[in-house]
Order: sequence, then structure tokens, then C-alpha cells
Amino acid sequence: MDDDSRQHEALLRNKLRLQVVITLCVGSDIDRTPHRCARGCDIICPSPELEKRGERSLRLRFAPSPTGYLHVGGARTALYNWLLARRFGGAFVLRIEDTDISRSTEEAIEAILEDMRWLGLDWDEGPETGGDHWPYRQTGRATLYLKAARSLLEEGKAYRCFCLPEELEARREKAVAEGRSPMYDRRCRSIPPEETHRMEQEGRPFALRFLVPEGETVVRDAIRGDITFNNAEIEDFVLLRGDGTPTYNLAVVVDDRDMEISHVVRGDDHLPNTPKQILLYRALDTAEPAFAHLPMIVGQDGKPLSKRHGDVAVGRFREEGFLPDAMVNFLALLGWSLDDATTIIDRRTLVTNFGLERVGSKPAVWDDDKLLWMNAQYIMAMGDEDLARALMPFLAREGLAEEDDEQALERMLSAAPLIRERMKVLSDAVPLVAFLFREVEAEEEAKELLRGEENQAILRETGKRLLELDRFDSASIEEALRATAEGMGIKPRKAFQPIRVAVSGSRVSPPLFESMHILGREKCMQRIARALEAGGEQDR
RNA sequence: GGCGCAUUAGUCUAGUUGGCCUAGGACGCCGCCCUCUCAAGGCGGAGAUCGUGGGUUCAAAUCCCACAUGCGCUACCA
Repeated sequence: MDDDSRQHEALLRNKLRLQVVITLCVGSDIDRTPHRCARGCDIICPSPELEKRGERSLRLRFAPSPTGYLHVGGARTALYNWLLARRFGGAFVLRIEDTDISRSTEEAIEAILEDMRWLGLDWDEGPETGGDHWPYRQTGRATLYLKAARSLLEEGKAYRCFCLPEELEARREKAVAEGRSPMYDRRCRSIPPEETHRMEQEGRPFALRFLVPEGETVVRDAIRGDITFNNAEIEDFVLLRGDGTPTYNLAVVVDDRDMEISHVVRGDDHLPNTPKQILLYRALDTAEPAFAHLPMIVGQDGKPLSKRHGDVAVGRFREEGFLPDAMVNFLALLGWSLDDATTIIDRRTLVTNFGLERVGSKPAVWDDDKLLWMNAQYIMAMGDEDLARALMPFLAREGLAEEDDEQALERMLSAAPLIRERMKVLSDAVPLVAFLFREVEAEEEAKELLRGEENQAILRETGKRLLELDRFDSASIEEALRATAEGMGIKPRKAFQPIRVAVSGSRVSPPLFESMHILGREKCMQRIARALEAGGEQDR
């Protein structure tokens, strides 16, 4: 049996096992195999609670808060959700979590949408797309939260708290200083109803707090398994602020419930929030979704990614000339693997193979070098035309050519094969091809290659030869240059350098003959003449 | 402080039911080859006592316990 068929068999076996687990999970004995379900069945199995209600459709979401640009951590979360939705034919919902009005901005929202589109993460429901659960940003859903909050209050599952933020803060500090737990002490819980009513009538602001029930709450995480939290360690968290706006925990639960989200896949910084949310789902008499918490992405120093670690905004990668597919490939591999050997994985393969069962649980360190390498791989796989077109905006930005300049595009088309494997990001092309679009001044360090008896002679002789050529294509040019070198008894690697500097202005350039061909005889001759002049002057 | 999560080479990771692991692949690094420069490519190499200490077992990276370290949460931020 060859390797291929062995691999195939292994795949088949895996698939089969998955199938079995799925069957196991959706069967009626769900409750008796809780752990097996949480870890084994992965995302394919909707949470048992939803399952009981017969709701099987997969609905995933990405819910960024527009307090800044989309960073790579968020992008990865979005990608995983998108991949899962696409793989299993589910819906991918984009929801803007802007309950923190003071920190949210319209620009941030637009930028996030733009980055999502660039990465190719299209959403089935959300801003600009619409959907059955409109609106898809939290500021437009205030009444829904209020309604949920009211019902909790009426059912005695939440209560008014008249403590002022400053008071709470002071008490917390004191508690910590004295070594006590800084948890809210529930003092407002015991205010008699008449009193509460009176204070409310007086117009005293209050926050609504959730009354955390006794007992334990188990989070069944698809990546980590079951995690048990003691409710006694969860404080009566705030649902509604003094100004009536909802806090994150309330809003997220109400939205996920209303939008019928079946699987919540997010960063593991949310793990401690999860028991609170599960409690809320239950208080609202709603089946909770399945949860999966992704490990964070951290910098080389092990600290969470932030502006400190260089710019981690998705937009920055776009501007530098990273390709969306390379980003997606790289992001996917940050915490997930296809197998024990594959690194380059196209989007299609990702979609058909991605699953939470191969998501790891330790933090992933962002590695710029590897991203660069991967991007280079994707650039090398591009066709000439695609590459040339992709490069035009970068030329335009540097003022080398208009973006829609047909002639320039034509030139880039010929240059593409020469520079493709010399770039890591698209913007790398600019210094490589600049000499094709504008006159050059030799770099300081390169100037000495134009001076001196021998170098001048090379330039002179080569110029003569080039002039005599019938055809000015790269083969003829190569022949001429080699003949010149040989005639003068100089090694090619030495003889070509002055020409390179004369033509490109640099000691490093794309392949010489092809470059000269693209530049054209006239330009080449001019530049060699100029080099002779410049080098000759220096000599005297 | 409390609660939670994590811990395989510089990095991403494979390793899921203990033996096929003298720990596999990739990035990076080093060397050689190719070569008109730079790349790309080819070949080869160094680099991991699998956080530490115990235990279970004929056998542990894999199971159990403790400790250490890192990170997260502990907000009327999300």
C-alpha cells in the first residue's frame, strides 16, 4: 500500500469516527455522555439544549466592538467562525457590539467591514447585508435588552442596585486592601420593596444586577472540555447601567439568543464570562448555545498582542502588500493544524477541513517572519497578470505610474516573472522596478562601480556592442554582454556589475538582461552614456 | 488575594485511545551547490533531558498528584 492510499484510509477512519461521535451526540443519550460530547463531537453537534428543541441549524457569529481597528486576533476569531459556517453550511452573522457608546466610532465600524471584506470573510447577515434579525448593531437593539431586563426584574431574577459607581469603587479598594474578596456584597438586594420603590420615585439612578443563584455552573467548552465554576464566586453582575444601557453580558446573551446563534466561538478571555452568560440564558428560559474558547494570540514576549508589538491592525498588512489568502492561511494555522506536515493550505481546503477538534489550547505567538515567508509563497504562486495588476496600486502610491496606465501595466507584465520571487510583500516591488519607470541616480555605495579604468572600459565596450545588435531582446543582450566580458578577459560576475549600476542605479536588481530588454535600447544607451560621464568625471 | 486557563527546540505545531517517538513537519538560523547581483531553488546541519518534582506502569510527552511560571477574569469595558 502506498502512502497515498494509507493516508486516505486514515482520513476515512477519522471521518467515520467523527460520524459515530456525531450520532452519539445527537442521540437521546446526550445527557449521559456530557464529556464525550463536549470534546468529541466538536462543532458539528449543536448544543444539547438546542438539540432538544429541534434546532439544528448552525449559526455562528463574529461580534467585534468598534472601539478601534480590526486586529489580527479578532480577524482570526472571525475567520474560525466563518470557516465553520462555510464548512457546515451554516450562517455567519456579523454583529457590531457598540454598547460602549463613548468608545465606539463609525469610522471603526467602516474600517472593520472593510478589513473583513478584504480578507474575504463575507457575512450572511449583518451590516449592509441585512437579515431576519435586524438591526445588527447593539445600539439599535436597546428595547430588546430593556425588555429582557424587565422580565428578569419582574421574576425576581434581578434587582435594583442604588450604589454609586464611586462607592463601589471605594468599597472594592478597601476590601482588597483588607484582604477580603472585592465582590459586590449584595447590600441592595435586601432593601425592602417599599424603600426601593420610594428611591426609584425620587429619581435616584440605579443599576440592575443579576441575582446569581447558588450552585455550580458547568461550561462545556468544545476545545477545553467541561469547566466547573462555583456560583458563589460569581458576583451579582450589572445587567443595566444607571443610564439604562445594557452591559456586555446582557447584550450578548440577548442578541445571541434572538439571533439564534448555535455556537459561540470567541477568544478565551471570555471564558470567565461564560458561566455568567449561561446563568443568564437559563434565567431567560433559553437554551444556551455551544461554546468554544480560542487561545489568545500573543507577542514574542508572551504578552497579549497590542500596539506595543508593532502594528497588528489588519489594515496595516493590507497596505504593506500582504495577500488576503496568505493572511487567511497564516491566521488559520495560529492555533490549528490540518495534519502533521501541511503548511500551505488554500482557502478551499481550509473550508472543507477546518474543525475545532484540531484547535489547540495554548496561546499562539505571532511570528512575523513566518507570515512574510508565507506571503512570499502566495506571491510566487500568482500568475503574471494577477501579480502585475495587484502591483499597480503600489506603483501609483509611489508616483511611479498611474494605477490605470496601460503602458505601465504592460511593462509590469513583463517584469512580473523577474521580481516575483524577490518579494515578500507586494510593496517590495517598488524599489525593484522603480528604475523601469524613472531615471536613476546611482546609489552612493554603487558609484565606485562606475569609476576606474576597467569599469569605464566595460561600460564603453558594452555600449558599443549593444549598439551593433540587430535585435534588442534578452538573449541578444546576454550574448553581447558575455562576449564583451570574455573579450576583455573579465569574469561575468564582475563585468556585469557596472552595467547593472548604470542601468538600474543599484548593485542589486532583477536579472540584468531581461531588465534591459524591458527598458529598451534607447534608455539603456542613455544610462550607460550617463554612467560613463559620471564615472569619468569622478575619475579626474 | 480569589477563580480560571495554559506549559513539546527561538517560533508555529504533530503527538487525542500510554509502546510504531532514539519526538515528525514548517518558519528562522548555519553550511554547501546553482548563479550576472539579490532572491528563488536543491542538498545537508545544529537546535527539545516534551515547565519542575513525585507517582501509576514491563513501558509516559501521553494517565494521577503537587509545585513553579505565564496569561486571562475578578468593571455601571467588551
